Amino acid sequence: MISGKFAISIHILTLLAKFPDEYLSSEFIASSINLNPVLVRKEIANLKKNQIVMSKEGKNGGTKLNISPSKVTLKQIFESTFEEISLGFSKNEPNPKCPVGKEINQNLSALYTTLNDSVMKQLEATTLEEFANKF
Amino acid sequence: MISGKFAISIHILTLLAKFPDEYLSSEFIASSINLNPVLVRKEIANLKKNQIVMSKEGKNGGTKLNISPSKVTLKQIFESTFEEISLGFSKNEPNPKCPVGKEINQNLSALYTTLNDSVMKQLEATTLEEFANKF
DNA sequence: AAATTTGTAACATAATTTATTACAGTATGA
DNA sequence: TCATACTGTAATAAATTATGTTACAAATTT
Repeated sequence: MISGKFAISIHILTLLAKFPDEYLSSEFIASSINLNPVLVRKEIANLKKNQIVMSKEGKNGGTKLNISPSKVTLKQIFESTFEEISLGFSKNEPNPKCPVGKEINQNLSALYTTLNDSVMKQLEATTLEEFANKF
Repeated sequence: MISGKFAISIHILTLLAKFPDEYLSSEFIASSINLNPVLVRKEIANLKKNQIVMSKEGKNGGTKLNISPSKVTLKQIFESTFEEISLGFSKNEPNPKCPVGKEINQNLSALYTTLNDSVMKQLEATTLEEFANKF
């Protein structure tokens, strides 16, 4: 199972890119995603940490982009979710007395780093603007 | 969260590659992974569907490789787990009345297919033999 | 001052992953 | 042939993670 955080974040940002000069409320966004507004606000909190969006509290408040959609890459969006490309690890500590168990996680990590790097390169090659233009 | 199936499968296969001519029991394998033997047998069942391993029931039974480690790629191993590279989707159906909601999943799928292809190419470039030689 | 919105915590529910138990079936070999 | 030691698989339980809900303080607008 993989969480929907990236999908949610990119959905939010696509909406913001489509309404560049408006503060969109978490409720409006939530109704497009079909998601609880609190979860929208939580993802927005992550995007704010990366200065991708800004929000305004109070009446008529909401969220808007803090940077041009042509300057945000999918990589930055992915990174804001704190997720990682990985094919997973076994849950328990493998047996350190076994030559394979002892090193399996380290060898898997090395592999995953390679995969991650290449996926990040691809995500970096697409901007939010380009993504939003598909709609 | 991503399941540990790939990690488990590759751990199993690395052990089998290290003991090329022996039938290893699920209990022996499980003690290296630190995992319940039933789960090991379940993953082995998947590997068998892809003819990567074979097993023998009964006393002194167990599992061994059914193909040279130089002929198995990490891609085949990954595929045996029925998992997929994806950055996820939001759980609920997005709003079909919203221009963004209507197409988001289709646009995400297209992106994920691209990523998947490139990851698969990388996994295809490494054999089990090469992976096992790191230990 | 009333209304509306964000921010966040605390808690509840749902879904998925991992673990356990149980046991029938199969092969080995003493 | 019979005890032993495996696999295969189903059924169920426990643990973990993801998603959803409620509640409310704080901020801002009108």
